[in-house]
Order: sequence, then structure tokens, then C-alpha cells
Amino acid sequence: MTNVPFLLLIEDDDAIRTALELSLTRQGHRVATAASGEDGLQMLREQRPDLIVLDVMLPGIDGFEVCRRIRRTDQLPIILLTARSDDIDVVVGLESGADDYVVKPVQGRVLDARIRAVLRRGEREANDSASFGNLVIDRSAMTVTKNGQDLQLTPTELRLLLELSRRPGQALSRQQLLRLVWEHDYLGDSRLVDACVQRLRAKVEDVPSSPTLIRTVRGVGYRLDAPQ
Amino acid sequence: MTNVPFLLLIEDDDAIRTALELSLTRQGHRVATAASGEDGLQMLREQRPDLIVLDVMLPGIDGFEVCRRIRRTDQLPIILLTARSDDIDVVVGLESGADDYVVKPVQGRVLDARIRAVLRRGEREANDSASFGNLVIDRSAMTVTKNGQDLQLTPTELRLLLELSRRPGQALSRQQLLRLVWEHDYLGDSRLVDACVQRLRAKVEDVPSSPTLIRTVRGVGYRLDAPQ
DNA sequence: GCCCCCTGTGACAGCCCTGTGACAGTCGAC
DNA sequence: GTCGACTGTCACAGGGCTGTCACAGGGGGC
Repeated sequence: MTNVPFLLLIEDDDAIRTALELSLTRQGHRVATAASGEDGLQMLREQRPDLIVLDVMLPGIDGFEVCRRIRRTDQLPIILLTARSDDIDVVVGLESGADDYVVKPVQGRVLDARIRAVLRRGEREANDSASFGNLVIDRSAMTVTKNGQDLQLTPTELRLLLELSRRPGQALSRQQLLRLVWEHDYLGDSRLVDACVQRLRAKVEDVPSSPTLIRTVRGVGYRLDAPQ
Repeated sequence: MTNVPFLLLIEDDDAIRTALELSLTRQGHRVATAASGEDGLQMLREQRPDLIVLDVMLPGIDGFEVCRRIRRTDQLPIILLTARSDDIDVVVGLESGADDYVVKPVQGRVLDARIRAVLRRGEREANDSASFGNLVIDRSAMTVTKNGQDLQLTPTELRLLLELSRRPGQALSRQQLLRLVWEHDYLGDSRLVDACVQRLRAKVEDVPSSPTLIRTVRGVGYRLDAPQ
């Protein structure tokens, strides 16, 4: 998914389909539509959307069944859309493999928010990493690579880098870092933070003596910059 | 999480909290509870649940704010729970980083279904086989082969390897492993996880003293790497 | 009921991390 | 330019973390 999510909307009612298509397009999505489950499955194969919005009440094979068939081969997010609001339907819908279940009538903004929430979830899982210059931080593997090569960071160095990378471009005081990384409250007149930053720089920076990633903010603390 | 998801329920109303805790426990979850946002954030740090069910109307910092604070550091799924059903709240809730938004009163089965739908995303399909280097794990046969030869793993070793292999490349803490494999909550100062990893390495690794598959993540736990 | 294998525990060793204090170097204000 | 405050750097000693092992209890198979 680039920036513009590409959705496939499967809905048989012309009026609702047109209205939703318009609304979703306005919210900034690209939308393809299908009027039946069969057409929908066909378009799924041809167009590879990022997400499917699927009406439950369809002529021919119904939404639950479409959902199950998609799940046999595909893991892409599915949002079920329905007029019924029986709780049992919600359960059946979610158990047939849907990621979310929205009851009509639904406001465009709400559907949009749910779409973004589902997509966000996928992105978080796919790619919980951040890059700064030639540095890549993989938060789930807990590894840091520089130019593709693994860096051997110690636990404290790693925690420090993680905390800095969560707030890129933001200056953090020694106090704050002490709390975040060391879970101490009081920093006396200690070179603790500085020493750790130095060790981290030695591994992370190209030229540790003139750092370009972990910058000193005089009188305050440190800041992680992304070049440009 | 194999069988038993571990949830943290944050809800200030005693009656609702107790009812939901009971209902979720009946559905097969393990549940920890907190009565305020502050307590919840504290318990999150201590207990590392798999998912959070979070009431919006809380005394002190409200659910939206709790959600945003969690998202600053954590990626775990969050389901917001609320009595209001205004659409705008749904939008605000989802935009503050929640994965789903459920309106009270909610039936236990529905909440359960939504919890499972949210958790399902993070899981891999359990019924195929996976290979790591010269190791092949057949999940349906529950066998592990190395260079085509069957390995005799004990039940605990097998569970440990299965849990690791469901999240390849992801660092798992001793806490998490303890929950996933042993279904314990508290790891004292025990070498339990390490001892089991050692036994598993002895069977799985070519050179157990310098492992290439089950890597140690210092200060955290372990990670199963696929070479390349 | 017996036996064997699995499993959790505690102890211990070794390595490497880490906090500290001293000193040098640098920056900015005046 | 000078001075003071702030930061970089380093070596070292203590200790935290992990690997390893032996052992005893328990559970399952026969």
C-alpha cells in the first residue's frame, strides 16, 4: 500500500454502492466496486486491493461465504457491512474471518476511520521498524543494522536508541532519558547518560566524534535526527 | 499465544468490570483488571498482556488519552469500550490508535468475537510447515526434522519451538515465553526458560554453543531466526 | 506398582555490561 | 580573549545476565 489505500467495495444495492464509493473516494481512497460476490472474487484476483468492504446481504453467495472463500487463499483485511444488527451476526461474521463488522447505515467518516484502523493494524505488524540515515531499527526483532550489517548493541544502548527513535527530532533531557531508559528518578551529577550516548555513538555513527544522528542539544540533552 | 490470550481490562465501574471479567474468563481468556488509567498503564508495564480492553469514561486520564499514551511506546492491540455511541467518538477513538471500538452494552460473545478477530491478525496460520535453515517444522504432524532426520523433542521443547516459529524474527521476552509455553504469569528469578532453550538448542543447533537459529537477545529473551 | 524420562530448581562460573569519577576538551557569554 | 559551565572520553571494578549442569520429584507408560 503506497499512500492511497485501494479498496474493493462489494455491495449489490446500486444506491448504497454509489453513495459509499463517492464518500470513500472523497476521504482519499481509491475504490473499485463489484455488485455481487462472484464479481467481487473475480476482481480480487485481478486487482489485488489492499482491503475489502463487503456487504453481507448479497444475491447468490452471501457475504459470510465470500469472506470464508477469500480467507482460504488470502489474508487481506475484510470489513463486513450489514443492515442487520443482531449480535449473532456479528459473531458469525467475525468468525468467518472478517476483521471488522460495521452496521448500516454508516457515516462515511466512521467507515473511513474503521478502514484506517484496520489498515494501520496491518502496517504495524508488517513493519515495526524505523530508519535513520543508513541505520535501521527493527523493534520487533530488537535488532539494529547499519548499511545492512547487524550492530551488536548492549541492552542499555538498545533501550536508549529505542527511546530516542520513538521521538525523532525531539530533544530529550537527561532527566527524561534517565526515566525512560533507566527508570530512575534522580540524576545527580553523573555522566551516566553521556557515557551511554558515547558508547552508542561509537557503534552507530560513521564518525563518532562528529555525530550526525544522535545530536547534542547543549544545556538540554540529546536528539535523534534523521538526515534531511 | 497458543490457547489462552491474556487480556488487560481497564474499567472503573465495579459492576461492569466484574461482569466482563467473568464473561471473558468463561470464554477462555485470562484476564487482569485495572480500575483506572494510571493503574492500567502500570499493569501494562508489569504484565505485558496480549491485548487491552479499555473503557473510555475513566476518572482522571480518559480512555482516549490512555490509548494515545500506550501507542507512544507499544503496539499491542487495543479495543475501546464505551457507552456513548456518537459517531464522532468512534472516529476520535480509532484515530487515537485503537484497533476496534465497541459500544456498551455489549454481549460477552460479541466482545469475545471482536477480541479474537483483532488477535487473529497477529497470528500465523497454524497448519502448514515452516523451515528454518536445515530445520523443518511440520505443525500438523507435530514433528521436527533436521536435515531430513526426525528429532525427538519433548513436549515442552516442542511447544517452545512452535511458539518461537510462529513469530519468526521476533524477539520474545522470557515473560512472554513463560506465558505462551508454560501458561504461568510470574517468572521469579528462575532459569526455567533458559534451561529449556538450552535443551532445545542441544537438539536443534548444529553447534549448540554458538547458536544460529535460536538467538539470545540480551536483556530481553530469545528469537528464532531464519538464516537469510 | 515400577521404572524411566521429563522437567523445574538452585548453584555456580564466566563474560561482558555498566556506573563512576577524574580529567580533558569545547562552547558560549561577557 | 577569558572564564565558567557543560560535554566528551576513558579506565576500572563491581555486578548483572546468561549458559551450564546435576539432581530430585513427579508423571506417564507398561
